[in-house]
Amino acid sequence: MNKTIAPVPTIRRIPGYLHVLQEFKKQGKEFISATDIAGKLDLKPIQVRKDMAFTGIIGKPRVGYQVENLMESIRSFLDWNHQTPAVLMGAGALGSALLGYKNFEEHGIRIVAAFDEDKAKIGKKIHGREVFSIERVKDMVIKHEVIMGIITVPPEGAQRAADSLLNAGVKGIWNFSPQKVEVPEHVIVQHEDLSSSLAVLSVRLKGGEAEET
Amino acid sequence: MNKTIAPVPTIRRIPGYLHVLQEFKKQGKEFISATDIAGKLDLKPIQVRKDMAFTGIIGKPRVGYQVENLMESIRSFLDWNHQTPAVLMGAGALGSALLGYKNFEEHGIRIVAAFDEDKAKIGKKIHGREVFSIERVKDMVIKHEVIMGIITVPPEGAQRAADSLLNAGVKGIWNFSPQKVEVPEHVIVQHEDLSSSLAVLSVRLKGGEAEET
DNA sequence: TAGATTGTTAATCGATTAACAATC
DNA sequence: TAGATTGTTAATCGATTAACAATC
Repeated sequence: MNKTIAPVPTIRRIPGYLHVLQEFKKQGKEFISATDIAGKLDLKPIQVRKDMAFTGIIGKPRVGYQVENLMESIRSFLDWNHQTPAVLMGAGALGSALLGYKNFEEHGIRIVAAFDEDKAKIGKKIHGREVFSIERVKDMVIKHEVIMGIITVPPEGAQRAADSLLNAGVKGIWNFSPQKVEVPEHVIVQHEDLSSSLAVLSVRLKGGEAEET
Repeated sequence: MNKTIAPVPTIRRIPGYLHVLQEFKKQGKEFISATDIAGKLDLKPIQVRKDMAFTGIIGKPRVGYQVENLMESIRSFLDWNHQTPAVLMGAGALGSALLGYKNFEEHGIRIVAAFDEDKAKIGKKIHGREVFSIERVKDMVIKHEVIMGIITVPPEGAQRAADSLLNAGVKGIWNFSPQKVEVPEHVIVQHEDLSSSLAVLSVRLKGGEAEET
């Protein structure tokens, strides 16, 4: 039963489970227990079982979960069983890095095009994807039925990039710029916040030690 | 009083406060209330006040916090009031992007050198930092009293990069590769996990809507 | 002084963990 | 069958939120 919406911490752990499952699958394992998974990821088995329940998977007592089956449940839970078309705003260093990131296809997205304000970049191809002028955003978004936009422009341009995406009708934005962006209520923004994460590392380093995450 | 260690969610919110304070400072504001900050970041004032308490700041009832003073408290809490020397492993697209990220100095780190296995890259300069051969890691870490290593190599090389850093005596690792790395107990690893964050976005998009973070 | 905002103590909420019956 | 592992219900833990006295 996955009537209830999964807690965010659960959602954040789930890609890790998928990764572990891929390894087990390579090893030819057919079944896997929550204990096996927990061991690999330094978690408690009970937490893994609880998380799994949210994906809708049903395990076999004494045996565990069927690997293929569980991967399928997870992919469907994350909506990663098909590739959501995405566009990328800002073909700078970070943007190029993301364009070159092979594994996005396994993570349910496909970047179909990149856009940049810099005329010098327009028309070039980066890892097989063409860089277009900003004016083309709307037309490309419509043509490829793009749902998601990724922002990798410098902070000053973040809101402008977001506005282009919104105007084109994108439903979700993955924002890698340190600048927060304003969007209408129905649009979902995920802010990739490096400074939060660096803060945790800094405090743990300062404190001699501290906790995970 | 900040006897107790701050919860991780608190630590993660704190850089956002610093960012808002910088804006207020630019506007010449001398005092700021928890309500002002909360408004900017879509948080509850009570949460801001609770978080602030962990930084050790003392506010004035009816007036709020002194902006300069609060920034100082936050920087000291995060250990961002001086620049921790860091090295970067992997001068690829992502590594170059980080080398070009101007704001690290405000985030308490200074990347002093980059390293790469690719001979073609060695000796080049990226955003003013030289790329060295991997053999030089230990010697440079010692010379610059480096505490932190940043991993931006492809997943296959992540453990190798970590091992070089560990061998050189680094205390903390900021790992941008999707591959987890094994380290001795006393070393702190912060895993920058794009897939977790993409998972949250995917689920929220799928579900029509969902919650923050 | 009156009123706004802090800091603290208590209440609530939600996630994690534990206990255990069901089951292959 | 006996034993291991699931799924569920209950207990615990920790973070968020509320209430309110202190105070400038």
